[in-house]
Amino acid sequence: MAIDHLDGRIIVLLAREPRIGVLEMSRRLGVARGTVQARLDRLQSNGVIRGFGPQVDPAALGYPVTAFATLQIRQGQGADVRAHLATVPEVLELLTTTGSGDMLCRLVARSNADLQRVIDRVVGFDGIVRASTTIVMENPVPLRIIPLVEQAAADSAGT
Amino acid sequence: MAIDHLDGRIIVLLAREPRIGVLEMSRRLGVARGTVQARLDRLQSNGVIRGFGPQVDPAALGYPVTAFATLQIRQGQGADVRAHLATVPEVLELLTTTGSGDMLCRLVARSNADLQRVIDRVVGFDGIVRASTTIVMENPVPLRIIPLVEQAAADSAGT
DNA sequence: CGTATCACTGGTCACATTGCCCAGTGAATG
DNA sequence: CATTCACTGGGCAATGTGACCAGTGATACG
Repeated sequence: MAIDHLDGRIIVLLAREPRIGVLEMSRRLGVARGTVQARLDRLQSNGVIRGFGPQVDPAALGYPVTAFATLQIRQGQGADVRAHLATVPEVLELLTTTGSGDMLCRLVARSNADLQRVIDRVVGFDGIVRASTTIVMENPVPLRIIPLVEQAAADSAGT
Repeated sequence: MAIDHLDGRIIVLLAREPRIGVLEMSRRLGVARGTVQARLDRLQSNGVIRGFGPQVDPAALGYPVTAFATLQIRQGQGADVRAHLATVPEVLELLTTTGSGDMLCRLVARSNADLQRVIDRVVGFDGIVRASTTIVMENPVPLRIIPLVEQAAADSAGT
C-alpha cells in the first residue's frame, strides 16, 4: 500500500513521459529492467496504478463548458437517481457527499446554452428535490497527482 | 476538433485496453495500421487525447478521504491564493467558479482527522475570506469519458 | 471535365522492445 | 545457519514499432 522512493520515481517518470518503455525507464532510474517490471506489476495489482487509459479533453471534443451541480435527493431515491445520472453522457462524475441525500455532479456541455439542456436532463427526474449549479470558469490547477505521489514516497522514506 | 466514428472506436478501445498496441488495434478495428497511427497522431496533436499518463488512485496511496472545499477569495488575491494552493500536494484540483472570488478545491487526506490538517493548511492564507468543506462519501460514477466520446462520435456521424 | 489533394490500404524493412527465462548476490528473517 | 526475498545482469525468440512505399478511391477545385 505504501510506496517507496523508487515507486515514486517510476510513477513520476511515467506521468511525465507516458510513452516511455520499461527498458528506457530502467536506464533512467539506474536499476535493472526486471526491477522496474516487477515494481510496475506490483503497483498495478496493488491498485495504486489503475491503468493507462487515454486522457481525453472534453473541451477538444466540443464540450468546453464545465459545471458542478449540487443535487438534493429525496430520501430513498438515491439508487434511482444514480442510475438515471449514469445514463447521461455529459455527467462525467457523480459523488455522494455529507448532508443527507446530497450529491455532487460534474457536468460538461457544448455551450452555456447547451448547459441548460444538460441540466434539464439531469434534474428531470423524480427523485431530485432541488439542484443548484455552478459554472467553472478557469482551471488553475488541473487534476494532478504527482505532488501527492512525491509526498507519499517521501513519507515512506522516513519509515 | 470533431471526431468521427473511427476516432471514437479508437478512443474507446484504448480506454478499455490501454496496453493494446497500434497493430492489434488495427486488427480489431479492421483498418490498416497506418490509418490507426495517423488517427492517433491527429487526436494527440488536436489535444483530444492529452496523454496516457498512469491513473493513480489516491486511496491506494493512503489518502482515502476526498473532500471539496469552496473558498471565498478576497478581491484581487486570486493569483496569490492559486499559487498558495498549488504548493499543497493534497490539493488535487482547483477551479474558479461563477460568483466573484469563488474557488472550488478538490482535496484528499489520510483520514478525517488528517483532513483537518489539510484544510488548515489550505485556508491558512491571507486572501481566503471563508471556506466551507464537503466530504465525499461515495463515488457512484467515477470520472469517466467514454460515454461522452461515444456521444461526440455519434453526433459527428450525423454530419 | 480533368486534376490535385487527401485518406486509406497493404506491403516491406531494420531496429528496438517486450515477455520470459536463468543463475548469482546481498540483506533481512526465522 | 538456512530460507526467503528483491535485485542484478545476462540471453533468447517473438513481437511491435517507426519509417517508408506505390496504388486506389473519393472529394474538392479550377
